Amino acid sequence: MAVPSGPVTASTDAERAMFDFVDAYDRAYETAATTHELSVAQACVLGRLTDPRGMRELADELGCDASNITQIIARLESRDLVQRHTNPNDRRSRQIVRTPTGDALYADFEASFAFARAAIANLSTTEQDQLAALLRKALGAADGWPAMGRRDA
Amino acid sequence: MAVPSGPVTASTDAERAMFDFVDAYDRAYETAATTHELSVAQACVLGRLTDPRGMRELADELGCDASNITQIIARLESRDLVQRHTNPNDRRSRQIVRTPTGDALYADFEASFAFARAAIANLSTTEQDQLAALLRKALGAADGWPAMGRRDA
DNA sequence: ACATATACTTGATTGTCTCAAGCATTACTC
DNA sequence: GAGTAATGCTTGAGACAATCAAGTATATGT
Repeated sequence: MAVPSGPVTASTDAERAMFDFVDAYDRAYETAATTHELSVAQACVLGRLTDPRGMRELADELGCDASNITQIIARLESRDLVQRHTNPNDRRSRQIVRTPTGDALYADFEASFAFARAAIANLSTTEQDQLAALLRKALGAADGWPAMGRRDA
Repeated sequence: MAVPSGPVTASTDAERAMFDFVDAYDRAYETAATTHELSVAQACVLGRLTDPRGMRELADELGCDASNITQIIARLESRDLVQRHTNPNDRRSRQIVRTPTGDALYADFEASFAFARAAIANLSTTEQDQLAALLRKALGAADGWPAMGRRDA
């Protein structure tokens, strides 16, 4: 299962299309991660480290407990994909930095995660704009529903 | 984290919109599940049991090992959301059936998973059709990429 | 009947995630 | 400035998800 799936009984065609799309996206993401011997969670964290970040920051962005991040970073660190430096400004906190190895692995990962690019490639530029606009409009409608807003914006 | 997130560095606006949408969808799904004291995996399985199904069938649809399903069904069964009957036609296999309790809980779950409905509600019917068409067109483009097709179609 | 395949279970192991407690450091307050 | 919070992170324990290897029971095929 690995990847969350939406309701099987979709009332409208648009709902069905949304579910299919999300499902395909999630599966593709997981496949790309697994291919690089990363779990989804690890790929997720690694992807956010384009610049150094604290543990707290990561936990907030991903909406999970800090101790969860501790574990994930520990595993990434043991593979030398990431390093933990004490923040000189606040010695309680660590700055997590992606190593060159980590940079390279993540670049590979992103390159292999062709889903979004492939999806876009089959749309004209006009259609791409339309899709983006429709998705945003649909999303905007949802504001106010529980856990709907991006916690990592 | 709980919910997979896409790449943070999206090259195009449309990619960004896709990611935001998928992310919001996944988070909403997880929230709805948690609200009903279901894990994402459990909600996922429960949702497929509109009619009886075998374990193997579920495992194939969800793309995971059969032993994984065994565990998940066991947990659902212990809460009386599901029952396992031996299939009279093939006594190796079990038919998993949702109990009335399971039906009720899943109905509640779906009602609380307002994301797709809310998203749609903010689009005109024309826009809904456009969105569905664009999503399908984008998806079609992706066929042939690894793990891109729905394994549970 | 015998061998093979299928459906599921069990046990072991890894990873995710949460909670409760704890340590170190920083910020607040008197 | 000393004492008390609050913050950032870690540790330990426990639940669940997921996979693999091995085992049992039933079906299928020769």
